[in-house]
Amino acid sequence: MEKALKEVTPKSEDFSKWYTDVVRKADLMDYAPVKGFIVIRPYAYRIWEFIQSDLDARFRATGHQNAYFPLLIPQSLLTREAEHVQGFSPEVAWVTRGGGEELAEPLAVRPTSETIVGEMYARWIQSYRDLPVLINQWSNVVRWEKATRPFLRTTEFLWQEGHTVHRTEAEARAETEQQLEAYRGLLEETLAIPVVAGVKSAGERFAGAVETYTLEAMMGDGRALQTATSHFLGQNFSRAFNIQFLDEDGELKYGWTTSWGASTRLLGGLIMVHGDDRGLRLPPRVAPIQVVVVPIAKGSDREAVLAYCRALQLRLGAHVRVHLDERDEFTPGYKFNDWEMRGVPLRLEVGPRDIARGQVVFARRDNGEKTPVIADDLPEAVDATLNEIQKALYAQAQARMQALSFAIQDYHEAVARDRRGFFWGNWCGRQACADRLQEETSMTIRCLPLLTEHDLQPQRSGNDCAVCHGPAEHRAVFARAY
RNA sequence: CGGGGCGUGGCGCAGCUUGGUAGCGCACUUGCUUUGGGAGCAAGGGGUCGGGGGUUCGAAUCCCUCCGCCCCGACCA
Repeated sequence: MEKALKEVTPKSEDFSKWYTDVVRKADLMDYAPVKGFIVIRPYAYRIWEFIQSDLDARFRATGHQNAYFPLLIPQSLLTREAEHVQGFSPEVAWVTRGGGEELAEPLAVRPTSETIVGEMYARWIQSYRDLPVLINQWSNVVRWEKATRPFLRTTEFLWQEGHTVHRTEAEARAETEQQLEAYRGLLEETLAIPVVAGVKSAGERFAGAVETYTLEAMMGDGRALQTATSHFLGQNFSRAFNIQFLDEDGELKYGWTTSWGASTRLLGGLIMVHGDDRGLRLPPRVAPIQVVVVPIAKGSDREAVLAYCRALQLRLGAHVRVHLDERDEFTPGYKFNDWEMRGVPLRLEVGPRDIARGQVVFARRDNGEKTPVIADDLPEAVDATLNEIQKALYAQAQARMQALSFAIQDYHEAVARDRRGFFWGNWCGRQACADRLQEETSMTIRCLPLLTEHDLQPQRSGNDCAVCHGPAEHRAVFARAY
């Protein structure tokens, strides 16, 4: 552990510094020449690919298809939905020159694609028989942010954005909720990140949406991260873009639309939820390398140990993503630290003593435990251990969220706890109270939680607003957010 | 965009107060010896001192200006 301190600022000392140390030391990203932009390096991009394939499978299972819409959006299109423009205009990047000439109409680099998608959907939809339209796209978007942080908020980021049109309000609302559950599946099952699902308050809602659903996750320092959102757009966009269809009853009607997205911000969340002072800790399901084999091969034993390890690699390769570290220029100790920094869930140590005893040593990244395992039991033992690690990481994250979730009567109780955590309180529903909370504490209303039986439900008594103590309409989660 | 901090080989830093042409650790290259928690010895390579301008015989060092990164706030996935 002392050695790890050389490389990475301890989480407890300075969480932000720890985060930037880890993303750099684990070769996840590098800063690009233009402010606010980063390069996503291969190791991090691989994790993103696992997230993509997980979501893609979930989307396909519910009838969605992928497509691709253009990067540039004419100004006239972007400005068609009033609330939407207002919300996004401060952060839109514009292209004003092309082919060496000033353009007749400025083109926006998409900050999101509702407008251009809406324009196209209006052309494609004539009849109720054309509905629903269930399309997703994987793309990059640009939002000119004032303060950026690697993965969490960059000027350009990668994401998926789903855009659907439905015949009825009920169907569109169901779609919105269904997609939120798809994200919950990704977060909890695959990324091992527990979340609080909820509805955004009016002030935090997506520009142009009727209702925004969100999944809020708790980071290692108790702050919240919005990991995915799903929007019920009502008929706001269909009216603005004239998405109409002739219904069975012969009447021309506006469609009901939704949109939903998750971005490379998830990589930041993954790091901040699971990482520790030794570096990254990756859940096996998204680990580019699930098992690393480190040979301990000295002198005359070298070739024999390496041959044994290569056979081991072949044997395990059919089950898991395994890497054999054959580098001769580093000692085993160096390799241990190196792979721990990169978050590889399980390390197998193999030396002459192990071979003689017919065993290999398992070293788990989640808890640091080392255990000898009989070589004959290997593929099964590896599978079982990876499953345990996946569960253990979730359990640890959930335990922290539980430990840092508090029921409060008054928002000063959150201040007394240094605003660290999720504070469950009542809210009168007035924006004035949300504003006052933010001004005084920099906490925001993360969501109005939707509770299911397996969610956290900190108990509280009374039913007055935690800010003004007037009659409360909602239960809300207050927290500082990234 | 406001407040604060920092920019010196790839990384982390010293040198700046009191100007004299750049140094340390790690990393890198080569060789030999090594290898169960960041190996040792030896010989090497690598720097427009963030950019521009100014003061000066002379600037990493003093002055002006711009840029970038980090932190804390305001705005957002």
